[in-house]
Amino acid sequence: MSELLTTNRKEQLLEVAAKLFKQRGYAATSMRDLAADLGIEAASLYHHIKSKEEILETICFDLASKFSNVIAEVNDIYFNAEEKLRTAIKNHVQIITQNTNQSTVFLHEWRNLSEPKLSEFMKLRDAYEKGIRVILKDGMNEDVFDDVDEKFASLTILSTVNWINEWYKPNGKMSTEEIAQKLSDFILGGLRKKMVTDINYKP
Amino acid sequence: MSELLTTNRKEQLLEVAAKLFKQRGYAATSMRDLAADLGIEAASLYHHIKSKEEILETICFDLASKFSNVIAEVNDIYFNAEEKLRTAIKNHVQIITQNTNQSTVFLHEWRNLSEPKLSEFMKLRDAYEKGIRVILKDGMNEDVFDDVDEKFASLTILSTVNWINEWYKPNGKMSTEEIAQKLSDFILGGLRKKMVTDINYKP
DNA sequence: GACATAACCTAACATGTGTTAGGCAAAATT
DNA sequence: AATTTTGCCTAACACATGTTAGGTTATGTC
Repeated sequence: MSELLTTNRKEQLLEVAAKLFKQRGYAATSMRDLAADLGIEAASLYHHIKSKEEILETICFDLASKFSNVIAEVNDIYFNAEEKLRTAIKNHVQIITQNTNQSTVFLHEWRNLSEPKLSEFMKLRDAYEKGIRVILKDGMNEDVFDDVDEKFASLTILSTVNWINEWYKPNGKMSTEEIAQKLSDFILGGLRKKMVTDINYKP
Repeated sequence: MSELLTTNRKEQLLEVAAKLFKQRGYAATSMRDLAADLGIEAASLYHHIKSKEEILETICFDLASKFSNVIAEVNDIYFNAEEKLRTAIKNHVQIITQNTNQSTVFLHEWRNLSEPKLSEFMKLRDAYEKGIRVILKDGMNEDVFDDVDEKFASLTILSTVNWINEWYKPNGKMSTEEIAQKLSDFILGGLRKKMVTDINYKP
C-alpha cells in the first residue's frame, strides 16, 4: 500500500501545485504556500519531489505528452481534412477543459523553466504546431480549405483553442462538445454571412 | 530641464521594467535586476516610483487606456459593421505591435495586481470586450454577420488578435496592416472553401 | 515482536527580497 | 554666490525564499 499512497500523495501535490501556479503564478507561489495548502510543512515536500522546478517540469511535460499523443493519433487515423481538423480541435478542447489548472501552467508558466528543459519543452510545442500544419496542408491539397499562409493559420487556430483556458469554468453551461463544435464552426466557417454554396458541404 | 529629465528617466524605467517583466515575469523580476539594467542601484529606483507594484499598475493601466480610447473612437465614428470590426482589429493589432513588452504585461502579468487595482483593471477589460460585442450586435442587426453567440464570438475574436503578442517580432516580414488584414479575413471569412456569393461583398 | 519504510516534523542555513534612512555631488534656480 | 532640487549613492532593515540535516512517529511486512 505504501507505493500506492506515495503516488497518491505526489499526485495530490502536483494537483495543488497546478492550482496555486494558476492562481498566483509559479514565481509568486512559495513552497510554504504549497505546503500549507497540503496541511504539511515546507520541508516535508522534499520527500516527494527534488525541487520546486521539478514540479513545474512535471506539470508542463505531462500535458505536453497528452497533446503529442492526440495529434499523432489524429494524423494517423485518416479522415478527410475537415474531419481531421474538427477532431483535433475536439481533442484539444478536451485536454484543456479536463485539465484547467495544468493548462494554464502549460500555456503561461513554462517560461519559468530553465535550460535545458526550456528548449526541450519548446520543441514539443513546435512539433504540435507542425501537426496542425499538416492538417491544413492536407486540406489545401484536397481543395477543402482555402489557400492560406500555413504558419499564420495554424497559429491563429491555436490561439483560438487555447484562449478557452482564459474563460472556461468547469461548471459552465457549455459542454466540451458544444465548445469544440462552435470553435470548429467559427474557424471553418468564419463570421461573414454568405449563401451556403459550400463545395464540400455535408449536413 | 529637470522636469523633462525626470519624465524621461521614469519613462525609461517603465520601458525597461516592461521588457524584464515580459522576459522573466513580474514576480521573478527583482528591483535589483531592474536597477542593474538601468545602471543604477536598487534603492535609487525609489526616487522615481513609490513601489514595485506601482510600476506594474502604470504599465497595465496605460495600455488599458489606449485600448479604451480606440474602441470608443471606432464605435463613435459610424461605419457599417464590417468596416467597424476591421478598424477595431487594425487598431488592436497596432497597439500590440507597437507596444510589444507592455502588451505582454497587460495580457499576462496583470494577475499580480492586488486589490483594489485588480478589480479596477478587470472592469476596463470587460468594458473593452463589451465594445467588441456592440460591433457584433450591430453586424447581426444589419444582417451582415451570421447569428452567433455574442459572448463566445467576442472572446474568440479577442483571443485571435491577442495571440499576435505570442509570436510577433518587431522586425518580422509582415507589416501591421498585413497582419490586421489577414486576421480580419480569417475572422470574417473562415477557412472552408465556398463559392463567393457573399451578400454584402465589396471588392 | 523486530524491522523497514514512508511521511512527516523542527531547526536552521544562506541568500534574495522590497524598502527605508540618510548623505553627497552635480545641476538648476534664485 | 547662495540655495534648492535632482539623481544617485551606501548601509541596513526585516522578512521571505528554496533547501538541507537529522530526528520522530505511524504504518505495514516478515
